Amino acid sequence: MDSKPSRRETTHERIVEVAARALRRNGYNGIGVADVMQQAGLTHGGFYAHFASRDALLAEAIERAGRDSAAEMDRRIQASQARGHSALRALVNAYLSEAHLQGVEGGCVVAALSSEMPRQSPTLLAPSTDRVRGLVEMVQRALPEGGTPEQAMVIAATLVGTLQLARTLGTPTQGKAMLAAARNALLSQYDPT
Amino acid sequence: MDSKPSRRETTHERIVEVAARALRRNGYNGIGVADVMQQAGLTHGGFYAHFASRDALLAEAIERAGRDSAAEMDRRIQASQARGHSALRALVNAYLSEAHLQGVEGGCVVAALSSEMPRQSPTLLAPSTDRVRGLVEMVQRALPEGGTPEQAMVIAATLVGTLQLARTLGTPTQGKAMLAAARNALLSQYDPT
DNA sequence: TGTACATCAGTGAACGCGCGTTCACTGATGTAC
DNA sequence: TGTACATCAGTGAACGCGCGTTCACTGATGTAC
Repeated sequence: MDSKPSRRETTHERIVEVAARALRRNGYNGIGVADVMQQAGLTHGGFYAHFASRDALLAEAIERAGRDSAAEMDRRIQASQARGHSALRALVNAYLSEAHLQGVEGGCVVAALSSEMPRQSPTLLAPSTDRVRGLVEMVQRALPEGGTPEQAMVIAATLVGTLQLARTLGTPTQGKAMLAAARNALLSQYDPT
Repeated sequence: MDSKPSRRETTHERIVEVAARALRRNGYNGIGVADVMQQAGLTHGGFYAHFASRDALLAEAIERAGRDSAAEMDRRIQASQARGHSALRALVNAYLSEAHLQGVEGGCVVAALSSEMPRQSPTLLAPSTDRVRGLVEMVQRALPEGGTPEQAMVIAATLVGTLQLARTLGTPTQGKAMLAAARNALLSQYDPT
């Protein structure tokens, strides 16, 4: 389909990818132009040949993070379904896994950022709300026949809230207990096998 | 009990109170020494007579925000219980109210900050995790006889996640729909009247 | 295929602003007698 | 009760650092012939 990307395009994508990870690791405010460029193997001066501003990079990074983690989640869901689980069970187990608890920078961008989202300028709020909607839709698709949008919203909120609180409590035992509690609650209610 | 507070103590409390609101409105990074002092009716130079550092203020502000919003929540819960609701129903309705959706700066500090919490330095992480535990305990107290800590954790996570996503989607209709969906889900499951 | 030149991605120094922190000073509060 | 002095809360100017942004320049890529 696409012909081979130009050098410029390759570099651009590399910067965005680095930023998408830094964004989830450090938040909207914890991501600096010079840092990102350095991690992409460049000097900061070249930044404005690729992006109009720091915010423009952030907007792209939000979308990129959403696409990447959605793809990763789909992969895990399909692997889990291949082992005989329902789509919902697969999603819940993947989202509330220990790997996701620890892998913030490659994980769900909504879980990484949602308490900061309402505070962002329109430029960053728009792609952020898109990611929230994307998450709800992903849950909706995983629901069995007859699942309502309301159920999808509540499940999405529970997934996000659980991961955040578990991350805050820290990995050792308490965090894991929180994940397990939510897996049990969600699955026994929405997927009683 | 306490004798009347000194001028110094009064001022100190005023600064912390302003900071507790700014913290929830703007996040850990959105709160500046000069801003807070100005809102407290002072100049920024006097700050270090009250606090060893910006972080020291933030630590106090986190605790203060937790105490204040817990007190406010208790007030609403008792009012709701007086109208015949169970403790849990009262809590869920108060937490997932439109007033709380819009009143970030006077609301739950966990909902305002939780995605940023895991990133904080130990100085700020400690009081933050305390607030998470406090929220879970508040839910636990509202649960009917036989309610488990696991249930309290999941409900707390759902409350926090719902409020955040609803705030991100914005007040008009979508946010409210999200609140309503979560109220229904939680109450029909944990308080079927 | 090879050479000359134009285009363009990336470099690195510099600017300007915001912000946390410091400090010498002032004006008010309060205590000693 | 009144005066003299010490203590202390708050002021405002200044410092230094980090960081987003700009810009003149360099070295590499690629095109014309």
